[in-house]
Amino acid sequence: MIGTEQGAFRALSDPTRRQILVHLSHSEMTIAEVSARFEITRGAIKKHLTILEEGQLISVRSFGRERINRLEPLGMKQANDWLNYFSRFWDDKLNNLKSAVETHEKTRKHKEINDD
Amino acid sequence: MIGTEQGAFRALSDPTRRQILVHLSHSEMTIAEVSARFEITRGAIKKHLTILEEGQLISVRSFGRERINRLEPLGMKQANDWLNYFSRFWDDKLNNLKSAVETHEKTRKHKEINDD
DNA sequence: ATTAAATAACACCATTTGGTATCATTTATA
DNA sequence: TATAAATGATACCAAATGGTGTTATTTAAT
Repeated sequence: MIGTEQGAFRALSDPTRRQILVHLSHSEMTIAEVSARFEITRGAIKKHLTILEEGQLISVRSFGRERINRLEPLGMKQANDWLNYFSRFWDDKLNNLKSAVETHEKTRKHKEINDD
Repeated sequence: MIGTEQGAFRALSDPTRRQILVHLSHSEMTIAEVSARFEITRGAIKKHLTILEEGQLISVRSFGRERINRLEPLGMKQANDWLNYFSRFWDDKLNNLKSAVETHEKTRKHKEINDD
């Protein structure tokens, strides 16, 4: 579980940034086009886009004086892969989770907790 | 895309909290057991556990003077579901993403960008 | 009944975060 | 060329964050 997902999770933690990603899932946009969709200043949007780029959730390319922001799969995938490690906890909940609980009960009763 | 995932993503943004989740995926633990696995103080761990609980990534139950922390599927699933909306951007990358880019190129050329 | 263990609840601190406003730079366009 | 547009960069601010240390409370054990 040594991961490179920190940048992605950090970027995903802000609701404005997640909204930006949804907008960019419809079409790539310049900074001005993104900030037209929000009430906050362009400066704030630019900071959000920088953080999204650092998390490799978007990529940016220059086109004249414009910077075109586009969804980048890598960061998305890193975050998704990390979460998928836990998928057994919500898939087949009644089966896997229940048996896990029973195992823990027994473990606790016998005071043999030792995993890291 | 109106979501309740904010608490989960907020909780997931800190690497210590993500590590705690990995530990809890092996076995449920008391606060003392969790903090034994980290260098920081128990007080700091308690704060992290509170944030994880708020994000519904763990649940806490009392057992005598102990508080037993257990992985909670709901928050996990909320974050996963949100990310899955974007899965087409990393699944079949060469096909879907490429055609999306081409669509956007045309849109840009014609200056008809209008989605929100 | 005392004492120790597990946790809760604070107050406090330094740093980060999300935002603003302002000014500079680069690139199109009249 | 002069001007407008798009962005970059910086300084600044209030609030949130991640951490500490200390004290109080509840529960278990001698």
